[in-house]
Amino acid sequence: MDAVKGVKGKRLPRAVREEQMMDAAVRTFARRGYRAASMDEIAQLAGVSKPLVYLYLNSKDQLFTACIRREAQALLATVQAAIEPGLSADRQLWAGLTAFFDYTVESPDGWSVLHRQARTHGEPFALEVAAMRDEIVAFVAVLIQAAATEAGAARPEPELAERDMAGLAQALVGAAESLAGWMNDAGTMTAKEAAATLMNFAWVGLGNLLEGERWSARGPQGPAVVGAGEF
Amino acid sequence: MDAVKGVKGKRLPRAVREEQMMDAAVRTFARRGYRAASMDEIAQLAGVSKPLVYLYLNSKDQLFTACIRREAQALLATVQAAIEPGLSADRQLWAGLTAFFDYTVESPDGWSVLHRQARTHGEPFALEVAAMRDEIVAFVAVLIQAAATEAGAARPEPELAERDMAGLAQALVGAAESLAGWMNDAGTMTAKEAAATLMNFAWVGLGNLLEGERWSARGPQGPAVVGAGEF
Amino acid sequence: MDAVKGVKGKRLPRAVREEQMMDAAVRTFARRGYRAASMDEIAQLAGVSKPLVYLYLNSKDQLFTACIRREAQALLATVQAAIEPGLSADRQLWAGLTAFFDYTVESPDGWSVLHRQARTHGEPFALEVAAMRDEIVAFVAVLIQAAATEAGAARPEPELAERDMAGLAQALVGAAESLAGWMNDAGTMTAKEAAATLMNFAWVGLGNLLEGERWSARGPQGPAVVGAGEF
Amino acid sequence: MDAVKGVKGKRLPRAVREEQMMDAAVRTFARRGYRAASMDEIAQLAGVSKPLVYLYLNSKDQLFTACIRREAQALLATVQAAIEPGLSADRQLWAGLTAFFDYTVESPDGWSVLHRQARTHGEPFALEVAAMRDEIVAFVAVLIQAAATEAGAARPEPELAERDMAGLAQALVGAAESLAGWMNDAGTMTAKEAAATLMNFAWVGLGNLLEGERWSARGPQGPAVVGAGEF
DNA sequence: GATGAATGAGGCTTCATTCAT
DNA sequence: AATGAATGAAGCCTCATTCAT
Repeated sequence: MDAVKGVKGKRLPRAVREEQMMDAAVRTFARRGYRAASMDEIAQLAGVSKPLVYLYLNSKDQLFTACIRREAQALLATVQAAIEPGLSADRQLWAGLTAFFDYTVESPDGWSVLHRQARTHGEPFALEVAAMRDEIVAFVAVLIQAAATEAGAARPEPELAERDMAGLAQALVGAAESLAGWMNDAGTMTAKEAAATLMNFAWVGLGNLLEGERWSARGPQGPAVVGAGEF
Repeated sequence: MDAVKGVKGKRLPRAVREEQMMDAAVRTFARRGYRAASMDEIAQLAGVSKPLVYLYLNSKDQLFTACIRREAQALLATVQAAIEPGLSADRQLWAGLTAFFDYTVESPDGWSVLHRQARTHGEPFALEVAAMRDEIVAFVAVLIQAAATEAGAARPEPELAERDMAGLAQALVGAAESLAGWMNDAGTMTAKEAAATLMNFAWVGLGNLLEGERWSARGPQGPAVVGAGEF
Repeated sequence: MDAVKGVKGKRLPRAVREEQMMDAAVRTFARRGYRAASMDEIAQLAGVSKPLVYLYLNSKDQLFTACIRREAQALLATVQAAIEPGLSADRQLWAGLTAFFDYTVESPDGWSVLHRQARTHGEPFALEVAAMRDEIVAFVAVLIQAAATEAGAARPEPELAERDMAGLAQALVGAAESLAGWMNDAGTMTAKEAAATLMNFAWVGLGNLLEGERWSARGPQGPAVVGAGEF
Repeated sequence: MDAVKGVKGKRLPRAVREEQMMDAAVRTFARRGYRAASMDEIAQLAGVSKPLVYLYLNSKDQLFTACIRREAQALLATVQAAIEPGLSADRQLWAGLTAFFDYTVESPDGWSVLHRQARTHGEPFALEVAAMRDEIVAFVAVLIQAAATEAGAARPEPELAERDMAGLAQALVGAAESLAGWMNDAGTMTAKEAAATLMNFAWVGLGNLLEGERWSARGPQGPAVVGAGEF
C-alpha cells in the first residue's frame, strides 16, 4: 500500500506540490482569466488547501507571474531545442515554427496564459511575457538578417534597414500566432501544415505563390512544389 | 480621472450621455481589462452617477458588449470606406491595411478592447468580436482569391485549396495585428509604413524580398523598388 | 374622437389618476410584496410617470397605506352591506361569511394585500389592517353574544365569559380566512359552499356534525340535512 | 443588537456557528420580513462577519429556506411527538393542538417565519411551508375521518365527502392559527386555554355550545361541563 | 507539511426620491 | 397636469488573504 497521488492531506515534497499548484493555476487562469480565476478554485483543483498555496506561492500576483515564467520558459526551450544552428536560415525558421505550433497544440492552456491572459491584465504581467516575445522576435530578425547575408553573397544590394527587419519579424511572429489560434480553435490544420502554410506565405510571398512558386523544406532548388499538406 | 466633458449636474439628452459613458467605458476597459474595470470608475470618468449608467446601459456585461459592437462597427466602417471595389486585389489590400493601421492609431483604446480585452474575457464577448474578425479574414481571403484569378489569366494552374486561402488570410490578418501593436507601442512606424512593410512581406515574400524584389503601390510594373519608408 | 383611457400623457382629473395608481399599486403589492414592489413598476403599470405618483401619493409608505385603507374599507362595506340587522344571529353570520368569501374571490389582490402583505411588513401597516380585522372579530363576537342571548331565553345558564366570546370569534374568523385561501388557491369550492362548510363547522360542531346534525339557512327546525353543496 | 452568544473572534466549529446564524436569521426574518432583513444585520446578530454567513449558508435565499425547513421540522416534530396513536380522535386532536400552541408560544419567531414571512415572499418559500401545512391539514382530516368512523359505529350514515373533510380540516387549522396569533399578541390565554377553546368550538359547535354542551378532555361521557379555563 | 476558521475591502446592482421644465 | 434627467444610500455577494493549530 503505497502513497497514492491525489490522496487528500498526503504529505508530499514541496517541489511536487508546487508543480500541482502551478498546473492547476495555469489551467484556471487560461479558462477564466486572471481576475475571474479564484484562489479557491485553484487550490481545489490542485487538491490542497488555500493556505498551502499562499505558503508556497505567496500571492495571486506571484502565482500568476510564476505561471507566466514557467510557460514562457517551456515555449522558449521547445523552440530553441528544435533549431540546429548549422542549418540555413529558412530551415531554422521552419524548425522553429514547427516547434512553436507543436507547443500551442500540446499546451493550449499555457499558450492561452502567455498569449491572451498575460497580455491583458496589467503591465507587470504584460512586460513579463513581452520580454519573451521580444526574444523570439529578435531571433527571427536574426534569421532574416542571416538570410539576407546568404542572399547578399550572391547579389549584394539588399538595403533592408534594422527597422525593416524588426517589422518583418513582428509580422512573421504575428502571423504565426494568428495561425496557431485558428489551427487550435477551428481544428483545420496540423502543426506541420500550419508551419508549411506560413513558410510559403512568408518566404515566397503571395504574389509569387500565385505564380506557382513554392517554398520547400527540401530547399529552394528541390522539386519545389509543396502544398500545405505535403512536406 | 476627471469628467471628460460637461459640467457636473448639467442635464443632457440621453444620446449625449450615452456617448460619454461609452467613451469612458472603452477607455476604462482598454486600460484595466473587463474584470478590473469598475463601474464606479467608468461612471466617474463619464462624469455621471453610477445609477445613470445602469439606467442607460443596464449592466456591465451589456455595457461591454455595446463597446465591442460600437468599436467593431467603427473599424469595419473605416476599412470598408477605404476600399474601392474597382481596384486590383493588391491595391484593395493596400487600402484596407492602411485604413486598419489608421484605426489602431486613432482609436488605440477601441483597438485594445477589440483585440485584447474582448477576446480574453469569456465566450459571449469573444464571439462578438470573432464575428467581425472572421468577416475581415473572409474578405482578405476573397482578395487572395481574386489575385489568384488575375494571376491565373496569365498562367492557369491555381491549385490553392480553400483551406490554404483561409490559412493565408489568417496569417495576413495576424501579421497586421502584430504590426499594429508594435507600431503603436514602440512608436517606430507610421500607419503607412506599417502597411508598406506588410505589403512587401505578404505580396513579395521574404525570399524574393531579399533578392531585391519590391511591391509598390504604383503597381508591379512600376519603378518597383520601394523600401518601407517610401510610397 | 374622444379621450381614450390609457393614452400616454393624456390629462385626466386627479381622482381618476389616483384610482389608476392605486389599482396598479394593489396589484403590484399583492404580487410582489411591499418591499419587492418597485415604484417604477407601479408607475409603469398605472401608465404614468413616477413623479406623478409622488405628486399624488407622496411616498411608497403612504401609497401602501392608502391601498390598505381602500381595500379594508371595501371589504368592510361589502360585509356590512350584506347583513340585515333584523335577522337572527346565525342568519347574519351566514350573510356576512358569504359576502366575505365573495370579496376574496372578486378582489384577490386586495385580499392578498390585506391578509398577507399588510401584516408582514412592519407595525404601521399591520396596525392599519389589524384595526379592521378587530372590527370584524368584534362584530362576530357580538353575533355570538346575541345567539347566546337568544338561547338564554330558553335556558338561562350560558356562562360564556367575554374572553371566551373573543376567542371563539377569533377562531371563527381564522377559520374563514383559511377557507378563503384554500378556496381561492385550490379552486375546490365556491364562496357559498365555503360559507356553508363553515356554518356547519362553527354552529353545529364536528362532534354533532358527525352524528348527522346540520345547520341550515332555513333555520334549525327546518328539514335539517344540508351538505356543503346544498343551501 | 449584540452578539447573542460567544466572544467575538472566537473560533468555533462549523456546526455551532451555523446554529447561531440560523437563530439570528430566524429572529431577523421574523421581525423584519424577508426583504427588509439584511444579511448585515443577521451576521451582526450572529456575532460573525458576513462572509462567514455566505461561506456556510450560501445566499439569502438558501438561508431563508434553511430557516423555513428547520422551523417546519421543529413544529412537525413537536406536534407528532405529542400525539399518541392509540387515543380516540378527539383526544389526539387535543394533544396536537396543545403541542401546536405550545410551539407558537415557545418559538414565536419561528412561528412568524412559517406563518407570515414564508407565505408572503414568493413561490419557492411559500411552497416549502405549504408542504408542511398540507401535511398537518391532511392529518387533521384523517382525525376527522377517524371520528366519523367511531361515530359511524353507533349510527351508520357517514355522508361527509372527501371535500367536506378537507374543508373542515382547513377551517380547523385556520382557526388554530388565528387563535395562536391572538393568544401571543394579546397575551390573553395560555396554550392550554386556547386548545380548550378550540376543542369546544370545533367539536361541540357554537350552537350546541350555547345550549350548555361542552367538550372535555376526560371524554364525552364525563362530567362534561368545561369552560375554556378548566381541563 | 497542512488545514479549518475567519474577515476587510470592494464590486455589481437596485431603488426611493427629487429637480427642472 | 405631467415628465425626462439624475442621484444618495443601501443591499447582496465574492475574494484575496491571514490566524491558530
